[in-house]
This record gives sequence, structure tokens and C-alpha cells, in this order.
Amino acid sequence: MIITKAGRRMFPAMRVKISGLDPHQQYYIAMDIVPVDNKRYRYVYHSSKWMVAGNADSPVPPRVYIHPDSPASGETWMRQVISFDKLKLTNNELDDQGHIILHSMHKYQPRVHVIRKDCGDDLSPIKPVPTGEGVKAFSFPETVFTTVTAYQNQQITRLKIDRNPFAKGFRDSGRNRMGLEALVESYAFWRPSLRTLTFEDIPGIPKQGPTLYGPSQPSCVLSPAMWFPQPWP
Amino acid sequence: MIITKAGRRMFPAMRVKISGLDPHQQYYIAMDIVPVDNKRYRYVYHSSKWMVAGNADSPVPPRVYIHPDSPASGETWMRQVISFDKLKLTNNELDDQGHIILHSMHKYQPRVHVIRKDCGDDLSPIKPVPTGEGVKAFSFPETVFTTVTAYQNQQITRLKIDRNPFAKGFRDSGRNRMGLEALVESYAFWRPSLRTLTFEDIPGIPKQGPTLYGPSQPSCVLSPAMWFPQPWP
DNA sequence: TTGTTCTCACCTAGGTGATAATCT
DNA sequence: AGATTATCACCTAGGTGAGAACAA
Repeated sequence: MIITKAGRRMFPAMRVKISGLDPHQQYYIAMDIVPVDNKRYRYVYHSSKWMVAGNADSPVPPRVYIHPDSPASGETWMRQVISFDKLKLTNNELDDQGHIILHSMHKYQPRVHVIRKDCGDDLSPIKPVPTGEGVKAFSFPETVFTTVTAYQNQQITRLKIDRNPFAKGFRDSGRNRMGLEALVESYAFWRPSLRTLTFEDIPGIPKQGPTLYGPSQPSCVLSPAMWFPQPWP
Repeated sequence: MIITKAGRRMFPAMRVKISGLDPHQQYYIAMDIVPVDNKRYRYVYHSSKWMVAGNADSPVPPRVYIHPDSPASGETWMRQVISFDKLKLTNNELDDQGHIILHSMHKYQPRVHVIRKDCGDDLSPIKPVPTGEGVKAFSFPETVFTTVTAYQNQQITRLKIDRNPFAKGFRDSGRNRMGLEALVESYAFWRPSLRTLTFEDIPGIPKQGPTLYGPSQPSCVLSPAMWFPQPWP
């Protein structure tokens, strides 16, 4: 994923559907992005692979993207596809625009957080997301990405150009698209339909008592058609 | 003000500053637009005046513009200038975009509503704003306007073109601006600085008991520099 | 005649990768 | 040598009044 000083959107954006919330309870929904490991990477062109190139840089200030519809009722959240397309990434450790700060050439995992309103009193764009009762995090392994300041691989560049409407100016409409389409569609992680993740019960909540989120356990599903997978830069 | 079928913004937009709220109380802020009288108007060009031209058309479905930052704490509302620039007007009585529906060639008064969160449970874009305890409305007489589908007066057209950034394409930079500027600045309602409105205590609230909004009475001030006055179409 | 609708050129505002210059 | 930055042309998305066509 490209990161810049000014802040750059993720493409494709994370889009999820959530179910199992209490329709009449208020929630915040937020995203943060955590390191996958403690390594720094470099891209080896001739083998088309990311290789470990030392240990990770020192940690950056914690940032959280609070979804702009927050807070909203469970009913509202469950009715829509929740899109994080306004979220921006930056490599500027002194950023004051509230963007998410990351190191270039590192691997990251986005996380979606569902926070019951009464547990989100100290929720802040510049503090770590609280954990514990009333808060649940979801991660989708297929959304792990590597940060760069310039694309390392012509295939990923084409993928972005062909799918991002804002990059239409770079499209080569005469070019044979089969190479790209075949690549995307054959990829192991690619799914034309929704992928559902199940997850553990929330610790500390009695199964029979008043449920944390509602009658059913909450679940979070990654929306189709807009995400594509790792090992590219 | 121009109204269209698709919906058109007001220009200039209403911008207010609010004070006297309880910093830790949550509020909705909303705008609606009510008829000034029961008349329909026509513009008489040779006298440059709006004249009564019969009784008002039948009422339109009630619409409310809920400020997109709602709900928010009194602290948040008081810290910023509250702008209604995304609000749109339409003459389409069957509008399903949530725009405010008005009749052309009628006179209207925009109102700002401050609604304590616990009194806004049935607040809806398609229902009248509730009244009573915990709700307060503000009107600024200098914001009364007449609706049209096409400007009736070349002076108002010039004013809009010269001040709305989206109309820059129609500006005639070689034109002598003194006529316009003199007109605006000499106008009785025009003020280069903030105009403060005071207003009555809220009925039914004991003066000594817990106050409705906070330690002081709430007040609402129209922001300067972006509003100009009536008798033009 | 008068008011309304539709389409248009011309803007604002801002999201893309390319590219050349710069940094380390 | 490899990574980063600044600037750019080229887009998306949408807010203007002009003016012709249309309606009552």
C-alpha cells in the first residue's frame, strides 16, 4: 500500500458487513492497523518476493480511525455495508491530520473494532483502542499488506490502475487485460462471494445472561469484489 | 434562492455559533424552513420589488435537515462554526433525497433548532421538529429569502457569481465591482461583524433548578461575511 | 407572457500513478 | 543504489449560472 507524507487512501478500501448486534444499542466502529511481525522488508525483483531485511523500525504514535458514522445504533450499522474508504495512511510520524501512521516497507494487518457506546468513552483517534468487555476486534488475514512509497511490482500497479476510478487516466484501454484478470481470479485468496469469519465467545460474559451485543453473537464479514491479496507490494 | 427539481444548495449557507450549552450534554442541531406569510409573490421588474400575487400554494411535506455532526456534545458544537452548506432545497414535492421542499415564488424563514438528545428520539428528516422542553429554535430575520427557479434581478445574479466559488466561471473580472460592493455594504441589514440575537427564557423550566442547557442561557449568533439580505430574489 | 426544466461549459475539491529531483 | 518527496497531468465527483426548449 502506498503511504505518503500528506496521507493517502487505502485502495481497495476495507468494506465489511456486521451482524449480531443489538439493534437498539449504540456502537462505535473503528479501525486500526497493527504490525504483523517485527521485521522490515525489501522487495527482491528477480524473485518477485518480499524478503526480511532486518528488524522493524521503532513504534509509531498509535492512531485509530473512528468510522464517521459513529456512534450509531446496531440497526443502522447492520443495515449498511460499512466502508473505510476515507481512512488515510501516512509515513509522517509528526502527522497532525489524524491519519494512521505507518512505517514504509513493513507488513500490517488492519483490524475492525466494534465498541459498545458505554465502553467507548475514552475512545480517541490518538489512543489505542480499548480492550475487554463490550469491545470486539476482527481481522481478515487476506487484508494484510506491505507499505511502500512507490510500487515495487508492475503487476500491482496495473491492478490499482485498472480498478481505482481515480487512476483512470493511466489506463491503457488497448492493452490485453487477460493477463491481469486471470491473475486476480486465479489467486488463492480471491473469492467472488463473501467470506465469513467466525470467532470466539467474548470472555467474561455469561452465556445465559443479558448478551453483550444482542440475541446472537456478532459477526463481521468482509465485502466482496474490492479486496485483493498480499504478497504484492 | 434558486430551487430545482434535483436539489440546490443555499447560497450563502447559514453559519452560526452557539454558546450557553452544557458542554457534557449531547444535542442534535437541525434546520427547517418555514413560510413567512400566506402569500405568493411576483417580481415587478420596473419597480424592483416583490409584490403579493395571491395566496400561498398548498403546504408541502415537512422536511428537516439534521446537521450531519449530530448528535454531538455541547462542547463540540460550541467549539466550531456550525455550517449548513450541505443543505439542499427542491421544488419537487415527491423528493426522496431528503431535501427541503419549498414552493417557488414564496417567502421563507430558515430556523436553527437545538435539541437536547433525550428530546430528539423521534427526530426525523420527514417529521416536524418537536417543540417544548429541551428544544429551542432560533430565527434570524436577515436570512428571510424568496424562492425562484431563475433569478429575477441582475444585481442578485452578480452577487452570487462574485461570491460563490463554484460560479467563478461566470465572473467578469474586468467589470467595475464598485457598484456591487457599494450596494452590499450600504445595505441596511449588512453587518461586517457578528450580530447577536437574545431570546426569551424557555417556558416551563424553573430558573433555579437544574438548567436545561447548562450554566448560562444558550445563544445563537449568525456568522458574518456570508449572509446578505432580502428584497432581492 | 411568465415560470420551469434540461443540458451545458466552467468551475471547486480532491484522489491517482508517472516522473524527476532529492535524500540517505 | 534504493527509498522518499514534490509536482504534474489526468481523472472522479459535484456545485454554478447561461440559455434554449418547454409548459401553463
